[in-house]
Amino acid sequence: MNYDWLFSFVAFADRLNFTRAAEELHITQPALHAQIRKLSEDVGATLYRREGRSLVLSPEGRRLAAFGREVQARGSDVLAELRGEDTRGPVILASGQGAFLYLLGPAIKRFPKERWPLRALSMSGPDTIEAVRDARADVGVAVLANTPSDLDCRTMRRVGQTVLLPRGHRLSKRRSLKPGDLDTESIVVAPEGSPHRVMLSQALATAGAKWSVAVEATGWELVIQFARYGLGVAVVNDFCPVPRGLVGVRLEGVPDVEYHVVTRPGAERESRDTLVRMILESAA
Amino acid sequence: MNYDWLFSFVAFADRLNFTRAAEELHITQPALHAQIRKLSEDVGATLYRREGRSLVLSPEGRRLAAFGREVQARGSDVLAELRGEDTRGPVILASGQGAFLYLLGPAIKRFPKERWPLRALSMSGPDTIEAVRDARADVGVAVLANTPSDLDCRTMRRVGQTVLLPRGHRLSKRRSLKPGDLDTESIVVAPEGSPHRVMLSQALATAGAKWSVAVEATGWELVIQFARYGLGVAVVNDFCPVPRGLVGVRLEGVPDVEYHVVTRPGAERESRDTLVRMILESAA
DNA sequence: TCTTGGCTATCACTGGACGTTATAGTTGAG
DNA sequence: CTCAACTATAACGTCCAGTGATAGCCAAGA
Repeated sequence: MNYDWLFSFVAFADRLNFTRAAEELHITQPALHAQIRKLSEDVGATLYRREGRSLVLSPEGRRLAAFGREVQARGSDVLAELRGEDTRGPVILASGQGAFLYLLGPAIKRFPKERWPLRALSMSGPDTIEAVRDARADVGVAVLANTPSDLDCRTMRRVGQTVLLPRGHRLSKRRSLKPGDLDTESIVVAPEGSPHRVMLSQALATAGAKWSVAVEATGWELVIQFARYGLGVAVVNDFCPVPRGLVGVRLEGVPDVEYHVVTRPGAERESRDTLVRMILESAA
Repeated sequence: MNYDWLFSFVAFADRLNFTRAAEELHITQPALHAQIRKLSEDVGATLYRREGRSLVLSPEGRRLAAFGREVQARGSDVLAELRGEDTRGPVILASGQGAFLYLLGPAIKRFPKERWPLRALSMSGPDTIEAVRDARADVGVAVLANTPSDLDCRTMRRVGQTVLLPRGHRLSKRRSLKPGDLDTESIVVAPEGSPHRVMLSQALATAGAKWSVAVEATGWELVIQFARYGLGVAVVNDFCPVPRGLVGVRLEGVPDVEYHVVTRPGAERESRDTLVRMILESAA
């Protein structure tokens, strides 16, 4: 296997666009195309296919790109070591916005970034898993419904749900709430299809509660902001700080969600493992 | 970094001889020499130096060669996977003769060799550690005096010492012996400088026992054979089966030796980890 | 001491692999 | 149907990796 071609393929896999990837590599598009065709012949597998006007990687292509990224990461570590530099290759941490804002702060602060530059990628939960699987990220933090068997998952923290209410709201004096208590409420929710929205609407339906969508918002911060504006009540993870002017009441009777730290087996590196350790410690 | 040059360097590092390595690679010696010079300039480190008429790797060279071997191993695994072959790259197990003969048999039998071809390297204890460190072996089994901090070591099994005596020997009816009991004996021993010899002569000296060398022999099998010939008594690890015609009596008052399984951190692979697991299970 | 064998290191030269430019093919939007 | 954006293929040129020849180095043995 020709590793120049492999690394070119990684650049292609990152963008799925020959023209752009070729620019990135400072070669022309036909040159890149030839490399990838030869790589494909070499490994004896088709690496991508057309889908309409865009290109998508085949499973083999994804696997190969992941391998290439891994080699690059290790290679830059080794190179830095050999050259006596004290900063190694970067560690890439992927996670949702919520975890970055409220869960990962302490670990990120403690992490020795002068030794291992930290690169943070904010994305959705499912994308986080994919990013780790494809070696686009070294560490992922996400809520897992079903734990993928090909990745290492360690539970980081369980979080419950909190209902954010205006100060004078009829429910604001309660010690805790059940889904049924939100009957007739207008609620600020995450977009249709997101895990949090699914969980919430299911719990409310089970309890027989009638409710309406106040606003759809993406990201905890926005949800909280809209609740502050008084557009409706909000149901958020209990790690979110309750903002001034609102009251937080625990919501019982909904399943706790579990944040997990996800890594690729076989991609052990000192930098990565240190980050994982710090994340788990900070959650304890 | 140019990975063609890196792999050429691995071939060179395996033999420390440009001419032979070049033959192996099917290129000429000047071509190989040029590759390695350029690689050295690229990484900014001298990779080897002359020592008399032979060449030795620098620490940087060793590190780089280890990295190259690791990439090759992972690469062949990935390639086999992509091509849908069901046998992956080989796993390399390094160990002393004794462990191979008496300790590793069950694990080696159980190991799925059709899936991961097993390559066994027989060498001395210290060489075993070096082989693992340089990624010339994936797994090493050896007696460790001081555990190296840069490798993962897991204790596999403690073994005591047994004295092998002819059937009619004055000590052959005893339940156990102490080093002092071997006073005046003629003993079949391992060569001067070997760990076992050092341990034994130290124990005997501490006990004030006078003894003489019957024969020096390399390897447990030979030691036992000479004891069967009646050339002297032998002190062997208690995992050695007592041969017909001899009696085995436990030797107390000498330190147990500990066999360890040694691996390289960061070189995790399914094949390797399976082998390690089987070795540890078979020792339990 | 000198010779010899085995190897490394360096040079000038050459062929082919890889990159370039040019262009045809493909796809979907307007 | 045309256009824009991109992929795929072809012909051509260039630079670099490999070759053969040879000088340099070292140690063993005559």
